[in-house]
Amino acid sequence: MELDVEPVARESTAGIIARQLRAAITTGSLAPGAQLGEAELANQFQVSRGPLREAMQRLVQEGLLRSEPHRGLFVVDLEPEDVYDLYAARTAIESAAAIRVIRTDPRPVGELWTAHERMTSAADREDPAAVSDADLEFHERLVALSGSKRLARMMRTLMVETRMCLTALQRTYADVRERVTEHGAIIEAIAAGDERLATALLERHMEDAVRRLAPGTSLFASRSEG
Amino acid sequence: MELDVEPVARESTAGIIARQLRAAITTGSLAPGAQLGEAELANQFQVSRGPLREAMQRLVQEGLLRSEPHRGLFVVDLEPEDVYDLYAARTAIESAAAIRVIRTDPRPVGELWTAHERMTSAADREDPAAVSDADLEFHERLVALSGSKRLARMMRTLMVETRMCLTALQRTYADVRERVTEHGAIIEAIAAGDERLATALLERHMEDAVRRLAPGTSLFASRSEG
DNA sequence: GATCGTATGATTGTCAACAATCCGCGGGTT
DNA sequence: AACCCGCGGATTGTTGACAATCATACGATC
Repeated sequence: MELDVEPVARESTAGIIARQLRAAITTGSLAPGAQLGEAELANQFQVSRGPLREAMQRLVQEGLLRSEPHRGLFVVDLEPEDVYDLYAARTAIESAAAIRVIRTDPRPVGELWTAHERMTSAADREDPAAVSDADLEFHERLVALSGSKRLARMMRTLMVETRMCLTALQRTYADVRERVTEHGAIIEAIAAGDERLATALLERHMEDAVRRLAPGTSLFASRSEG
Repeated sequence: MELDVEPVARESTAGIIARQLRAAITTGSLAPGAQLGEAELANQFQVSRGPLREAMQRLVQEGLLRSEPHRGLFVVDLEPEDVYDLYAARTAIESAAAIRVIRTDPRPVGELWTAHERMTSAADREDPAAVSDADLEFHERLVALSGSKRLARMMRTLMVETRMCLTALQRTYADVRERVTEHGAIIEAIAAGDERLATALLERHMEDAVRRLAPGTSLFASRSEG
């Protein structure tokens, strides 16, 4: 009787709603700065305000929602400094993930080639949305490969914010080929077990992203600007 | 009329309760694995179950509480693999913070000497609790210095988990002098603007901590064990 | 005697009503 | 015209009650 099944009913209502709210923010149907009316949302989800409020508290903790007591909950709007901060945080998480993959078992890094191929084909048929999807999938899979619960949880939040950036700034940013190439180089560096190279490539990849999103600025320079 | 005051009433009830719950977990009065009875806790906080449940959802999102639907909420108990994971995550966050401090403005790193001194004096009068306090304060201040909202938020959660480790394993771990020395070296490396050295020292500092907590094992080796 | 089924108590999940706060509008005053 | 005051509608915060689920103990059956 040793069949290793996973327990049923493992997700609470608040968890489900939280996931959907995250998705709504990702797609932009909940725009940055928008207020989340409890009555309206509760109606849409077909639940009462109780479970909805519990779910929203999760996103507050994630930093995806901002709470103004007695006034309401709002989708955070990302200031320019947040763009730097976001990508700096991603650099930290993803570099750590890459190192961990290298030190434990670099072999399954090959899985990343599937996301890489998907991104290539999306680029060929010039489908910006699909390109972004594959792009982010690459990064999220990388962190998932590390097997770290904590890195994965942090990454999930950062992914949502990344998409907020992309849709807010309306930049599915060009230079697709360059990004694909960079991804490939990262995979190879990890497969080769070269920590220094992998982290350097990741850092540069992020630098490029920030430059594309907020031209003329750079990572790790948030103090000099407002 | 340009006095820059910060808005009043900026914290919701859920936020306050969440903070107290976090504190209760750090002190160990909410032990790992313990169930959080809603009725009992609500009584202690003198609120109804609604706001309490909202607060608890925040900790679930942080990974400090584990939710078993229709059964209850429990304080997570840290498995051996979590110790590795925790310190790997801390390495990621703190290294990134150090780098960011170096690249923006290394000067205020001097503030860390106060925590360093506090740790030294606590060591002299052989007060293990005060040593741990000063130790963690050092690390948290380092991340705060980075000025990164995201790194700071992640760090707060990791600090709670770190304390859970310490109290659970009953190791305020010895070698106090060694740790103090390491802290000093980290400060100097940052002040000197040496990224490589600072991150290397931080990583080694974490390695040592893991070794002290779970002897015979090492960071980044979670896959080889169960 | 072991196992299954059932009843009971306790706990969690959900809801709708009530209280408190905030926002906008109109009236009045200077 | 600008400002202050206060009212009404709307939204958020909180509560206690109800429904659903789970854990435990007891008794029946094989």
